[in-house]
Amino acid sequence: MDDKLPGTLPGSRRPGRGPRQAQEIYRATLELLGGGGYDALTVEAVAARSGVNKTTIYRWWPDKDALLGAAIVQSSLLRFDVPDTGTLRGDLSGLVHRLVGLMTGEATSGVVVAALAAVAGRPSLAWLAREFVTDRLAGERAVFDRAVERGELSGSVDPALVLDLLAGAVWSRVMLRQAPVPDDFADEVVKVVLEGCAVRA
Amino acid sequence: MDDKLPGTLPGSRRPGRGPRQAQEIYRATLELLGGGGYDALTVEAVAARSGVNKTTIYRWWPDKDALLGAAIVQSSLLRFDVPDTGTLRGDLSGLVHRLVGLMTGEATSGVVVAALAAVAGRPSLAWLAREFVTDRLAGERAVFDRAVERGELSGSVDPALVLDLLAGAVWSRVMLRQAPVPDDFADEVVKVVLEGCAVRA
Amino acid sequence: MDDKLPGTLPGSRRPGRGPRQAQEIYRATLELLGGGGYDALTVEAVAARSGVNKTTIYRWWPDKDALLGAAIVQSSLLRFDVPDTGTLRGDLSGLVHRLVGLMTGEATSGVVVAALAAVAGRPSLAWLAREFVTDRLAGERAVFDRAVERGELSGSVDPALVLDLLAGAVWSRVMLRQAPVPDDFADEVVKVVLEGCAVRA
Amino acid sequence: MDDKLPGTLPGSRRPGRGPRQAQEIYRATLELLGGGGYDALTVEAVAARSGVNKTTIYRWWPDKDALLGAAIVQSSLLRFDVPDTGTLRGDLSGLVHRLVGLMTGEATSGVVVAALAAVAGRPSLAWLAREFVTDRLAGERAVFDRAVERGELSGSVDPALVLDLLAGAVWSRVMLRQAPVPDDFADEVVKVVLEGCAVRA
DNA sequence: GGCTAAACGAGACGGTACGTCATGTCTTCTT
DNA sequence: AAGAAGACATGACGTACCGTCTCGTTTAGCC
Repeated sequence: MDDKLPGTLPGSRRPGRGPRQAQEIYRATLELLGGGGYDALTVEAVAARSGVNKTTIYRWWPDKDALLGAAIVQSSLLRFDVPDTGTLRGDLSGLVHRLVGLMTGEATSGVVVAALAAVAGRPSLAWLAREFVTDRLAGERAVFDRAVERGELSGSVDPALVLDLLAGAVWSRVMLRQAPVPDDFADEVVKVVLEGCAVRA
Repeated sequence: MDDKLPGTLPGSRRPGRGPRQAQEIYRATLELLGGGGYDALTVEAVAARSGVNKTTIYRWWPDKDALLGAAIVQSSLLRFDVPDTGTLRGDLSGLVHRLVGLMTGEATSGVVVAALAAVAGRPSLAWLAREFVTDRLAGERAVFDRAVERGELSGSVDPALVLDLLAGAVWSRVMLRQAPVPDDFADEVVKVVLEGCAVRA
Repeated sequence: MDDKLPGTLPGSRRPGRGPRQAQEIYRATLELLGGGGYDALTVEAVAARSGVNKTTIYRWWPDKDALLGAAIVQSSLLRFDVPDTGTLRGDLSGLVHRLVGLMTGEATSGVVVAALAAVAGRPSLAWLAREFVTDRLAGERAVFDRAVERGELSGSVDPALVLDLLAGAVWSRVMLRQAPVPDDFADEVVKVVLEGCAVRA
Repeated sequence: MDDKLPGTLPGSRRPGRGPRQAQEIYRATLELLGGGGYDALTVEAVAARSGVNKTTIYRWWPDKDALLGAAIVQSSLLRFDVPDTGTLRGDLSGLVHRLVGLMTGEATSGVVVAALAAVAGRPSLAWLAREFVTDRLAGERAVFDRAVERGELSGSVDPALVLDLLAGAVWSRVMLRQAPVPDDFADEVVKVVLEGCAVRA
């Protein structure tokens, strides 16, 4: 997915927007975000760590939030495939598992948690949240369509509601309550939601 | 609940900790937080707006986050009664309604959303989230106990899981996706979760 | 005097040194200098105003001062003919008049004052001052020679001293003290100096 | 003359305006100005050299020129006594000598020349030039009054004109032409000007 | 009613980061 | 191959807050 980013292609030259060292800058940005949260993410530190001058960063992104947004979008951290396990329960369980993994995994939790927090509180980053979740929703819709075809689910169930419940539960547990997440958390959550939906049908 | 706070009691004098103008400071803190988010919350602005010297603030709270934490704790914004409608569904629906109201109401959304975002991303405020939700959980436990007594719910259901699902769904809808919240959102969400739980019983 | 400058000759191509748009660049340089003093004279503004790329400027002049020096040298602003009125007093009075005119005239004062100030303080432009005044001195020497021939002046008088007195008086009045220059200033100054010299003879 | 400056009085506390380390700051300012001219005078360098934080400087002076102005005013460099030798010629000769000394002396020329150049070109410092010369003029007026009393000078001679001639000649020689100043320069200049004035009487 | 100690106002200070601007160099891309 | 375009490192600008510190000055509670 990074194929078109500046500085990555040996043959082509700067096909997109961004400084030559864009990759270094993104990396530094996410490292700092992960390391100390939004407050530790300073443009000067990004510049120092990425070996680029501060003005170069300001040349390409109007402010810190724009840089953060670009770094998150470009990163593959917040993107993941839609699973297709053959059952809705399996698909959703996989989704929840991945969410939990992102938010608690050693390598990812720093960035992901900080990014979510930053995005939630900052109007200038709100588009990011919307975009990411809209993406997710679109991708996940296929899962629900398949489930309806299979007869696992009534067509009247709103996929958005289901995803709000599942993703929100992970957020509440991990970020809000900072409680441990048991191994069967994903299965439990999915079971409750799906059976709640099924009964309605 | 404010009975012990400085400056509020007519008869007694400063029985607790805090500056004389604590109320003014808290008010200013939350106004600024609500007005422009965490970034607009500066100690200097709090001092100016509350008519207190900056030094006084630092005398009582070690840093900005401590002040914010105290302001949130002291405020009644994030506290609400546990409803007792006679049915679990009614109780939980009321809870979700209040959450939605807090996060979308004109007077409260600014502060509440900003506070949640700030708390989520800042380790120095993490205790706040834990404490508040723990409080909630404790209060809400009575609701679940009554429901089990009434036979509405199996005793094996984990109240924390239910609350994660409900609160998380509101958060996802309002803060993450920033999508509109339909009038029947609370009922829908509670229905799915409760029926999902009931089936298990 | 501009005949040999690049970009001015229709037939020939770049007969001298300098970019094709040299005239535009010089014009922009002096406009900016006159408009806002040395501080407002930036290479970027010159480039923008003259429609040339910054790089082009740096290709031809090593730095800002070199550009300024070239612009001043090329300009006819600081060059003026040696008057020949038939009397030394008339010649010198004409000279002082012109100096005053340059330093106070609406069209010229901006550039001239800024140029003099810049030159005075900057070693990299010192050659300019020396050159211009040396030029003047050489040109003016004829005036003094004629005066000696006419018996108006003792041969022992140092023309340089006379010019220091006259030019310096204008500078002190206009640039240093920023005092108004009365109409008879030139005559007064010349009278004092010449009579002071005559007495010595 | 520094008695009232901040940080200098042992007993009293901050009687005037200015930071505690004002003296250090002024010193650093003039050192930098003398060392590398106006361009080398940066607020950051002043801060570093004076051991003060940059913000402290900006707290007290709105910009670089204000600092420079204050440093020059405070310094005793540009102040000197009015001589009283008993004769006008002696007094003026002493004045010219001191001017030459200031502009060429090893310890002072850097600062004085740079200050004069900076002042001449910068409207924001123009008041300085006016003030200093006005001061001088006022002080020197006594010299002229005495000379008129002694019958050395006609009362109709304008002291300002005389000082313009004398000071201007020094400036022209030293700063503009950067020519060597012979030992008898002061005497020569004064002789010409005074005899030129005397003749008129 | 005066004394003492806590609390406060006032504000200078060192420090970090902000976002901007200009310098002069260097690397591309174009022609 | 030359020259225009413009990205770049560098460094200073002037601003905003941070959190610390030192002083005097209230203010309250107790003799």
